[in-house]
Amino acid sequence: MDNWDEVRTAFQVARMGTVSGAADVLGVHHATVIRHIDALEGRLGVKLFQRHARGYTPTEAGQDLLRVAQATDDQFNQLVGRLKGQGDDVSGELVITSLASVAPLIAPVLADFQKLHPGLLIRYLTGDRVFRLEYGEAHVAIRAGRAPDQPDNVVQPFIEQKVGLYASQDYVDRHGLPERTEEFPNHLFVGNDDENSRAPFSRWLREYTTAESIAFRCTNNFTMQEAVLAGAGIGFLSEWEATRHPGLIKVMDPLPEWSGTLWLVTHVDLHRTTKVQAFLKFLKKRAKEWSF
Amino acid sequence: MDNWDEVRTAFQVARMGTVSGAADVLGVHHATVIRHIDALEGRLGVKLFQRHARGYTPTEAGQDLLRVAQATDDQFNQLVGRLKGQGDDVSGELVITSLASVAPLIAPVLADFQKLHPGLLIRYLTGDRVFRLEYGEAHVAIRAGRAPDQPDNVVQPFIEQKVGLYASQDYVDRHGLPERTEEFPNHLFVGNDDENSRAPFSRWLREYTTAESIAFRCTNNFTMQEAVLAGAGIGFLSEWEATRHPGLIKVMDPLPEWSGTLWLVTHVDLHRTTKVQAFLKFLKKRAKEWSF
DNA sequence: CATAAATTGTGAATTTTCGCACATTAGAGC
DNA sequence: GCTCTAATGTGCGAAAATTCACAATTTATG
Repeated sequence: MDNWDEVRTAFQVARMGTVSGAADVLGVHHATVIRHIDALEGRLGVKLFQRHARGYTPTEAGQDLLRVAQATDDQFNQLVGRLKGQGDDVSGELVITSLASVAPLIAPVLADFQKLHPGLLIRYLTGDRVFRLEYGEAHVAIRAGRAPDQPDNVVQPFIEQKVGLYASQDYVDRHGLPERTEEFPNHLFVGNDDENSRAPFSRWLREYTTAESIAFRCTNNFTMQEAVLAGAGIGFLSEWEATRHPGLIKVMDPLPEWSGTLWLVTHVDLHRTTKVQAFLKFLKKRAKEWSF
Repeated sequence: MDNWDEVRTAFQVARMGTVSGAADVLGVHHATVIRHIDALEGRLGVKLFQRHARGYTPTEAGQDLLRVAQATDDQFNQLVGRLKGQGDDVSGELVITSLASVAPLIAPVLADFQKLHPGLLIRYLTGDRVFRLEYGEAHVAIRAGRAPDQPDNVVQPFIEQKVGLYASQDYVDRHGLPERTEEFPNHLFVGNDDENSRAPFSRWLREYTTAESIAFRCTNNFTMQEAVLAGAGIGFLSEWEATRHPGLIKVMDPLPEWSGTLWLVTHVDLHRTTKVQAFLKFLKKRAKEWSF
């Protein structure tokens, strides 16, 4: 069946009983209808209609086609209804991706958003690889670093992620606190294992201390956090993360250059949908209530 | 949904994941595929695919369409299978129409043919109005009179319907038998109520006796038969009908001009089908075994 | 890192399809 | 029985869709 439009034409002819009637419904000339039917019958090798001066009467084959095409027509109409109305409600899947490190911040928001929309299935992807919006892998990405500038992406600033330098009580008991940056090489630091890390605080740290002093290196931000808590050294934690661990001691007053911006990124095609817009609005409202 | 071919194109794109792949499957140029997708999305106002350098990834809307179109594709393929294989087996409906008067002759044949093809549904239409082949009302018609010459009809001679003049024993007891046609006006006849009846024996009767002597007139051939059996008068019965009623007395030797030919008529479009051919072959074989 | 392969995207030429006009034919109504 | 209407059917010019050719871009690979 190589031409679905011809089936649609035959369907209307079977419904109407006349070529002219079908042509009116389809909005084409009756000659077109005749040609479609002739072509379809020729290709199938089966007579679909008996032609007579009062119109076209479907044969058994034509009646069979009528039934099938009727079902198809219904299906397509329902599909159009779903597709057109789709933008108007928040349901189906909502796929969010972010760095794993912001999960404690985002997860509660997602949970609350899901409670607001019972029909919604939340998929929160955090992984080593970057999930790509242009492949449709996620509706919304929360990205760090400088503003991404991919042409198909809609980027907007989310929050300033303020970062502070912390140490555990245990570490302070053993090594004390550095009072000036000049003392940094005599301390132990927890840092990123990636020499080329683009995180601003990582670069800052590489600048102000020796490589040897960064004695505990992780590929994973969660691990870094745990290392600091365990007293492995001085390390950077986001302010909001630090507030969850009262035992931590602030090593220095935060510097503005440590902080990086988190960005909300969506794909152009999905950005306008009600679902994505509803989530972005909800997320930003919640972010305003954050005090760090 | 005004263009089913575009749905089909979108379906293949969703299946293949690339425009090029879909174009190969569809046997068209990839530019055509792109334009179909663009047109469909434009008309629906919904993005069906996310475009990127590695191909097209269906959005949720695209996935929805994929499911629906997959079902449609399956349905259409099954339909094609049914339509193409339809000519090769005897199943579905077989609609026969004839004069009611030949029902005793035809019905047993139909019954046996049905026993031969368990999947077959026989519809035997006998009614006052003529069922018309060109409207697809019947596959095969058994017609009397001179050969019909409608252009779309395939006509072949079936049997000579020999007709004799009979009376019941009761009638003969009361009125005797006419020995020559000159005595006809003194007898009572059962005839057709239609003055213009084209049946040859009706015309013959009108010629050889007076209108008054045709005292019992019917519109229905069955009724005529019953009237003769009841002794209402002398009347025409087909030879095969008379053999079923041994009590009847033959008034005259049958004349050749009384008999008329029965014709088998089919519509051109249906004549070539296996089902019709099988029935015609079966019917003619059975007719050869008839001895009247 | 450079090259090759695969894919999307777009303007011009070509093929196909469609619409129009008219002929034809079979019913409907008086 | 005759006309009138409403269908189907067909040749031809116009319009639309398709193909072609080539550009642009991204990913895979040695």
